[in-house]
Amino acid sequence: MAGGRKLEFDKETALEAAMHVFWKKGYSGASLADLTESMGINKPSLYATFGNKEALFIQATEYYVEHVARTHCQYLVQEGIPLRDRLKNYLMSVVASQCDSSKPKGCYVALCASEAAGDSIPDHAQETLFKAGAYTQNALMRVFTDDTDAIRLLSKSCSSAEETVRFLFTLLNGTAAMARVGLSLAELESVVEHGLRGIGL
Amino acid sequence: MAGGRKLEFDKETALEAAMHVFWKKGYSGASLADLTESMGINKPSLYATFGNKEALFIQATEYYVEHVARTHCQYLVQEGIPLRDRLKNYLMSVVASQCDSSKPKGCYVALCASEAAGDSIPDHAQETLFKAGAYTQNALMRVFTDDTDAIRLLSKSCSSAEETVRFLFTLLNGTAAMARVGLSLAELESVVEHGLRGIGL
DNA sequence: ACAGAATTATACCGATCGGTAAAATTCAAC
DNA sequence: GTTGAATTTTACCGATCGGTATAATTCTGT
Repeated sequence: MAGGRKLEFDKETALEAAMHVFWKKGYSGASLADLTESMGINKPSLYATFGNKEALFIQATEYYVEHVARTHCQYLVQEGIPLRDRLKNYLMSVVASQCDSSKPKGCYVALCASEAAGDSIPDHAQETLFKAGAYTQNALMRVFTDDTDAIRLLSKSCSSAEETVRFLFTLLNGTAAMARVGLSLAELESVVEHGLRGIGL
Repeated sequence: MAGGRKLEFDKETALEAAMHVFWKKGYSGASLADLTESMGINKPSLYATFGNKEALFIQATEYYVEHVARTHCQYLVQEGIPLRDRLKNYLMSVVASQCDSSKPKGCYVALCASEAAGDSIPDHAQETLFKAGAYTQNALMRVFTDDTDAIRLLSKSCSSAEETVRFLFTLLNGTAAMARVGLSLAELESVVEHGLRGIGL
C-alpha cells in the first residue's frame, strides 16, 4: 500500500523523555515547550504520535509504573530471603530510585498526585495516577496477605495488613518528599530502618 | 497630613485567603485570577498591598508558619505530660490539620517545597519554604536535645536526635501526601501509632 | 467647596499557554 | 520519474499568564 516519510525519532525514547519532564515539573508545570525540547521533536509530531498533553501524560505515567515502580517489586517476592530483608531491599530500592541523580528526585506519582488533588489536572490523568498509586499498595498488600511470615508478624504485633501497608506506603511518600528536596540515600536509610521498626521488624 | 480613599478590605483576611489558594494549588498553579477572586480584591490592589505574586507568596508562607505550623508546637512542650503523649498529641494535631475539611488538604509547605524542587518558583520564595520546613524540624529537634525523657529514649534505642527527627518529619511529609489524596484522620492515626513505635514508644 | 492623596475599576501590555492549519519534505509503490 | 501517503517545519490561533497604565472613585485637610 502506502509509504510515507519515516519517523525520525524512537517513540519509547521520546516517551521516556516526556516521563522525565513530568517527573521533574508535574503536569501543569511541564509546558509543551519543555516537553518537545526534551523529547527532541516538535509539536505536530507530538500530537500525531501521542494525542495531546493529557494523553501523553497518561502514557508517561503508565511507562513510569512499568519501568520504574514495577522494577522494585521483585524484592518483595524473592524466594529464600527473610521477610525483613525482602522488605528492606524493596524499600531501599524505592528510596534509591527517589535519590538517583540520573533522574528527577522523588516520586513521579507522589508529585503529580499531590498536584492532582489540588485541582487542574484532567480527569483521565487523575484516574491513571490513582491506579499508579494503587499498583504499589497492591504489591505491598499481597505480601501481608499471602506471606506466612508476614501474617505471623501481623498477629504478633496486633496490626492488620491494611494498617501496615498504609504505614509503609505513607512512609515512602514521605521519603519521596524528602528525597525531592535533597536528602541523601544514607539519610533516608535510617528513616527506612525506623519504619521497619514501626512494624515490628 | 493626607487622607485618601480607605482600604476596602482587611489585609490579614486577604492574606489568609491567598494562603488558602497557594495551599490548594501551589505557587505556579495559583493564578492571579484565582488569587484576586479568593481575596476579594482586584489586581492593582493586590500589587499595591503585597508587591507581586512572589512577595505575596512569601507573606502567605510566613502567615502559614505563624498561624498553622506554630499552633501545633505547644503540644511538644506541655508540662506534666509524658513524652509519648506529647509527641502523639503534636503529631495528631498536625495530621488533623492536614485532614481538616475547612482548609486545603495536606501541608502547604510540603506541597510547595516539592514544586520548588522541580523548578520554576523564584529564589526568595524557595528560601522562605526552606525556612518554613526548618521551623518544624527545629521544634522537633529541641525536644530530642533538651527533654530528659527524650534523651533517655534515644540512648535506649541507640538512635540520635537527628535520625529521630528526620524520621518523624519524613513521616509527617508522608501523612501530608496521604491526607491530600483523601485519607481520613482515623486512617492516619494508625500511621502515627506505627511511627511512634518506630522510635521506641 | 475645593484640592490633593490614596484606592478603586477598567482596559490594556508583551509573553506564554495548549493546540492546529498549511506548506515543505521524505519516503514507498508503481 | 511520478504519484500519493506520512512526517516534518513554519507559522499561526484564541486564551490565559503576570504585571501595569489610565482614569474614575472616595476620602482627608483646609
